[in-house]
Amino acid sequence: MSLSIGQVAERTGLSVHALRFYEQEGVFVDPVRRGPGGRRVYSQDDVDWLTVCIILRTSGMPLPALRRYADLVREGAGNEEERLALMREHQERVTGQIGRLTQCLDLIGFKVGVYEDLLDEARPAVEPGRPRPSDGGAAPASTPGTSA
Amino acid sequence: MSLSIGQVAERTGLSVHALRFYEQEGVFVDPVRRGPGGRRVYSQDDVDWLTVCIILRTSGMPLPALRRYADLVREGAGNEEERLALMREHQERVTGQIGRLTQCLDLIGFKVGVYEDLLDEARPAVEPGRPRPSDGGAAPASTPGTSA
DNA sequence: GCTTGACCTAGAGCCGACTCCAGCTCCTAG
DNA sequence: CTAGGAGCTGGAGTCGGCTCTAGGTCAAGC
Repeated sequence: MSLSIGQVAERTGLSVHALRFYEQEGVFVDPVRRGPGGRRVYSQDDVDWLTVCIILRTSGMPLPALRRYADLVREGAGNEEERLALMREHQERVTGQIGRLTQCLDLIGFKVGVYEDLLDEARPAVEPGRPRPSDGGAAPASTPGTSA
Repeated sequence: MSLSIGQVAERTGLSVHALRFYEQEGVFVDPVRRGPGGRRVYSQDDVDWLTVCIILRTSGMPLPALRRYADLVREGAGNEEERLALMREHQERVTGQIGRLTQCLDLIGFKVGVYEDLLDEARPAVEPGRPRPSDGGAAPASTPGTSA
């Protein structure tokens, strides 16, 4: 089954520009075939490969690394150690990134909490018996920058 | 306590360039004070604020949003809803991002697994009685792009 | 008095990853 | 036969977020 660049763009979500750009950057494992009039013809394999590429890109793999990976695959069997190394390296970067984001999420959640408390403390007339959210939540010493 | 730009750079990890750039971009809540000779003088509050900024930036908040947030804080009390909205929006972006990365990590982990299997299947001389890791692991129909 | 080093400003440059443009070729339908 | 649409190429432009340069001020130390 073969697809035009437009069709591939449609089903991968990449733009036709990006597809040509990727090709030029050596991201494809085998050269994209050409049909009559020099038009690009993509196979299902190409699309599958692109799917992988998209996932790697989405997770922050830079284009040069993607190209490197494509190079290795193009070379064929025998370089699996290097492919593995590349993947592992990326894996670590991604887990690291997730870790970092999760930490950030802590502060963000804290801030959200502070503003929520602030707002539903200010709005409903305070019921006398109801235990107020314990004070100091806005700026505990351990949490920086809570003054805002 | 007051710090020079160099000292702030040192303890935040930002470059002096970045600090001046952030200032120019309106990221600071109050204008950075100036000492003799027009030199910037930072307070602990400035550093605390920067710490928050760094966390927000690290988690992918774009500078314009950061500036917006600073604007709100500068305005003072009364716009907490908007601050909350801003934070919540960011919170969602970050959780979304974590989700996406975690998904990607699936494929990456899968790939790593494939290469590991491939390698320790090829290297140690196969012991006759040992059950080989069941075949087909390299390209199950459900997992795209496993041909590489 | 000269160098060194930290700082200042305004503005240019860079990097990654596209995105868009000009000017062309085809093919198909009206 | 001509207008539209999809595709082609090479190269320029964009955007975000810094990073660096040039040219200058100032204070301290030799």
